[in-house]
Amino acid sequence: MVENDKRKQIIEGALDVFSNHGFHKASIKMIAKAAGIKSSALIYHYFADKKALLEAIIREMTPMGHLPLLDESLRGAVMDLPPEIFLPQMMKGVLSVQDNPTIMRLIVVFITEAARMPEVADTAYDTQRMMLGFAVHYLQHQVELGRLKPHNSEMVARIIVSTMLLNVLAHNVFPKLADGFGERDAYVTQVVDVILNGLRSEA
Amino acid sequence: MVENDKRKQIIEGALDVFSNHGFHKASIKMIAKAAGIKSSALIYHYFADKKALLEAIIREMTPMGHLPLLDESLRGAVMDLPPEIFLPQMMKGVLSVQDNPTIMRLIVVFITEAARMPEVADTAYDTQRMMLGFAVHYLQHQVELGRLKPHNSEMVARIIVSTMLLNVLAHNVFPKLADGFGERDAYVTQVVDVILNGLRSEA
DNA sequence: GTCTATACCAGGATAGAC
DNA sequence: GTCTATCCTGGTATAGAC
Repeated sequence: MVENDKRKQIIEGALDVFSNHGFHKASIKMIAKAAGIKSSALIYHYFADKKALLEAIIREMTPMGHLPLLDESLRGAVMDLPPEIFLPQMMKGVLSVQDNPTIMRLIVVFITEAARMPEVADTAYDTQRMMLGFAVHYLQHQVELGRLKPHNSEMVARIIVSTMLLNVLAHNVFPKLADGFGERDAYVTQVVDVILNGLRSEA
Repeated sequence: MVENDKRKQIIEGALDVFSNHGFHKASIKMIAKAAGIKSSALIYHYFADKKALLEAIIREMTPMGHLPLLDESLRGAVMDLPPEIFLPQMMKGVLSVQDNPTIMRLIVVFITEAARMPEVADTAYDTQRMMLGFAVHYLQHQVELGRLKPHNSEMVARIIVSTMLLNVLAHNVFPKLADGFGERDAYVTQVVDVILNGLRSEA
């Protein structure tokens, strides 16, 4: 340890307070308390001001080693898996961020501050592009393999991402909506089934 | 006019400021200016405090005559329409809220404040339930008619809602994401096509 | 590098005239 | 019902000792 312990405490406390109260309501004193430091002045030793603190959080906590399935080295290994195997796996992987409280706090901050702070929105944008890009790549490859029919993969990738986003949103922003989602595994399975097979009756 | 003109101005100004800056950053003085009144004290003549002003906005502007397709009287008329006609129509109807700046401001406020204010989340919840309930009802009826195969309609309704939500979110919270969506009509058509017919190649 | 103390100001809210 | 003027809290940020 000891690699700048107090600084790290401040960042963690700040993330906590920002996610619970929002950037503007979060006060420096609240953050000091949450960080477990005696002096709110210390925050100004490490960060220029409150905004800089938020930026540091975003810069230093976003690097998404978080999403293992999107890792470059794993791509090749999974591109050939059939969609009924791979898509649920990928979606579960993404939704498992919900088990990590730190990432969830970060996501709440992104969603609630992005509308007002372009820099925040931009960071989220990069992650989104990465997810979409990967999904598109996979879907097109499956078309080439003849497993899926030709389609607008950009669009389908968005559909998939949106189902995951709503799930996350339900669990963290509109908690009452979470009830209807049931088990994560069942949800994922059903979404994939609809997307692959459609709803039409076999007529 | 004259039915309490100043009060209405205050509500409209406040919605404007709340949506642009968020509840906590929005100051009473900003709101007074946006409302075009000389005295910020006047706000306290009509509303107990800043929170009460937000509550009034939500209470008085939410009543959703906004979503014409969800209107009770229209339900019967559309339940028998085939899904390839009705679903795009309904989705376009919902997405057309994006043409109404006032509603969009309201939605931005909902999304950005709901995580912190349960009352706000609850109001959004009611609207969501109404939309979901209607979609579920329709889908099940179509199963009875033999046009769709049996499926989990709660889940499918959520998929549909989530695609619309992402569209709205892209246009208002993460503007850079909006590019990829293209024309609203084309988007809706493609989403419905995937949901009805699936992606599997006819093998 | 961490603390105590404090300057300074902005914002919410009220008093009271008209 | 609308305004001017003002109070006061609490929040950001700094000075400076240790």
